[in-house]
Amino acid sequence: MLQTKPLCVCEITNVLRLAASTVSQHLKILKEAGFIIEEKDGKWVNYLINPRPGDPRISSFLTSLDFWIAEEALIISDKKKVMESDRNIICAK
Amino acid sequence: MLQTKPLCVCEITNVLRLAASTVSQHLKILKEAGFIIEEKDGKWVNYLINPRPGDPRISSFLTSLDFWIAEEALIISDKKKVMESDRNIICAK
DNA sequence: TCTATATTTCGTCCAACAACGAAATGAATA
DNA sequence: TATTCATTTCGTTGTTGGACGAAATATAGA
Repeated sequence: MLQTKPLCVCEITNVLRLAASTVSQHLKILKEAGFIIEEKDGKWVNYLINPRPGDPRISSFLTSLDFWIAEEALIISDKKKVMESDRNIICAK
Repeated sequence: MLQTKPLCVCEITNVLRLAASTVSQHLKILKEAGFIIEEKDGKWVNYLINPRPGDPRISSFLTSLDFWIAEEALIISDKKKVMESDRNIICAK
């Protein structure tokens, strides 16, 4: 999903239908592993693919990952939801 | 380990120190997923990397896997054990 | 300051998985 | 044929991990 565009926690919960606490946990793990980084944006925290991973294996993994799952129906569906999602409609009320 | 050379169940148990039933289970899963194949050899069953995977993602994965873990101390150690292991000494008594 | 919204932290619960031993199966050989 | 060794199957157990809700924290704006 983050390969489509940077996302905040609430946008991800909206696509995956998981609790915010669950999504936050997963993002924390991905961040500590070096796959993603976060950027504070006021009330929100944007998460995005780490543009400059310290470990070249991370870049390699992300490229391969895309190749492995890009054709999965569920992945296509989730990516589509990401592209259509608008934080201002989904998150704030 | 199978990227080093084909192995039978008892050689793998000897390196990993796991029960034969455990190793057999794992190999079954890898076989059903298309990563490895088996070749009967009398009393033994040799397992080896699938030389002609139906799904190109499998070849891709195996190549990447090697890149990701080749430098891990545990992997190096296990590969060394594999290279030194001799079925006739380890398995039969 | 008070409120609303986003996020994180924490503790708990449940499901999935890894590993095991015992018993069954298969194959070579005494 | 009986025995031995390799392997597989099956049922059980303990551990890990995922998901959750509640409570705490952070930020923007009324």
